Amino acid sequence: MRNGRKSTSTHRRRGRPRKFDESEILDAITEEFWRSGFSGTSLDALSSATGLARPSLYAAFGDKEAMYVASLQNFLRRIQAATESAWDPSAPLDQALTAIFDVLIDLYTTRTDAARGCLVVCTAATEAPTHENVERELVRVLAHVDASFAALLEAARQRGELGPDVDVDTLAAVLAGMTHSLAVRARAGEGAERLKRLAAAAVELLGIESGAADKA
Amino acid sequence: MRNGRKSTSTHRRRGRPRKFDESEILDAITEEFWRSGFSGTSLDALSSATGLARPSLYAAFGDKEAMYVASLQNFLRRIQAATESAWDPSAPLDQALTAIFDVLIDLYTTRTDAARGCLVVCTAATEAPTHENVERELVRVLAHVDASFAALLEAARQRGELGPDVDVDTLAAVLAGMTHSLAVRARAGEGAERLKRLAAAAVELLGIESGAADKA
DNA sequence: TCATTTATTTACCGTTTCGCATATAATATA
DNA sequence: TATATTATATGCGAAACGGTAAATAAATGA
Repeated sequence: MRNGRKSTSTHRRRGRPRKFDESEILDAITEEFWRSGFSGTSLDALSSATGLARPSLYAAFGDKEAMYVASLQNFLRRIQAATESAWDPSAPLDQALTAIFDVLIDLYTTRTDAARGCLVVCTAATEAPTHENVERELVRVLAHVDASFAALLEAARQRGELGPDVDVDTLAAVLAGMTHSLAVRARAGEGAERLKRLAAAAVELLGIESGAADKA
Repeated sequence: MRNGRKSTSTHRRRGRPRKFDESEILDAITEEFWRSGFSGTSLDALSSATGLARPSLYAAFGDKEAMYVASLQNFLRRIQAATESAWDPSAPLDQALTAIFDVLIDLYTTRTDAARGCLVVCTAATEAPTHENVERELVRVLAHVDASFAALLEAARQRGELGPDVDVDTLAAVLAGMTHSLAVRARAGEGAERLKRLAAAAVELLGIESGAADKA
């Protein structure tokens, strides 16, 4: 990420111009890592997937680990973009949750080639014990997901959709856990329909209902 | 696994005797894969972890993929052994579940060196899209865990600890999902205390209580 | 004692790995 | 046009990779 230059357009950059779009290339890299994981993906594979020679990849992103970390961040951005509308703190809680899970499940099960599940949960977890930078990113993403659910719950609680005694952070962690499980199941080949039924059932079992709070 | 000979003891085997215990070696191999995953573990690493030269490993287990699949099966056996007593279909449901989660969490967070989380959830998922045999094993283990929880729930339902209208398979899948999440979180470094609190809270949130059923 | 069987050790094979050095191409600026 | 700057293309190299062949060692059975 030694390349902070926005394409400020007005004047072109100095030397020979790139003939690729960095974010497109990053998407292609992400796709490869998503299917094969970090250790299972070679630079040659990335090279042929992107159509760029290894030195170009190197110049743009740094070494393999940096490419992988960039992919993790890219993946998180994609998830955020995909769930942006679903993630509506003013919507009824159960509907918001179902919408979020539906979007995630679609992302986890719609395959470009064979990529399934979640890049972070299903491939970064593997490398965490042996790659500090990956572990750091994994921790960050998990915390972010926990916090996002917690924010959604807190908004609902303040509207009275959850009892005031509900432990928002814990419930959020359980819901986030649901996404971990969905990711793993998707990668094991379980279908979108089944996963959506499962997610909806979990929301109901956790006592989250359209109306007001009902748990003691 | 070309080696079906039980050490039938009475008469020793024909040629030069092995100087290693196959199950000890398999444990050491499992440990390596647990930390570094399938692609991240080299045969040299396995060789030095076991003290055996590569040809000996080959003769005993087959190729790298066979070693890994054997490790997955070995890991499942270890989990079954560790949870055997906790997995008591006659115990009160909430106690049984908490006991099971506690054992799993200890297994996920107690580190020999740096292995954390679950070998199956955290490393087999990575390879599933690219290795048929791993995918098959992953699917099998996930289904087995689902079925185990379902059996426990069914026993409780028949004792009246769950309402007759409870969808046992779905609730089982949600509980199994909790183990997936615990595995991922453990690998991200979350501590045993926090995970145990989380698991206990999930059991309670799912409406599983000591007495009788309380869900409509 | 000697052949047979099985295990271990050593050494090697061809391939793939990551990373980079060098040469060439395309642009902006002076 | 000449120079500086940046990107691409080619190809190298040292190490690591998975896997195996051949030689050696240790046991059993005849």
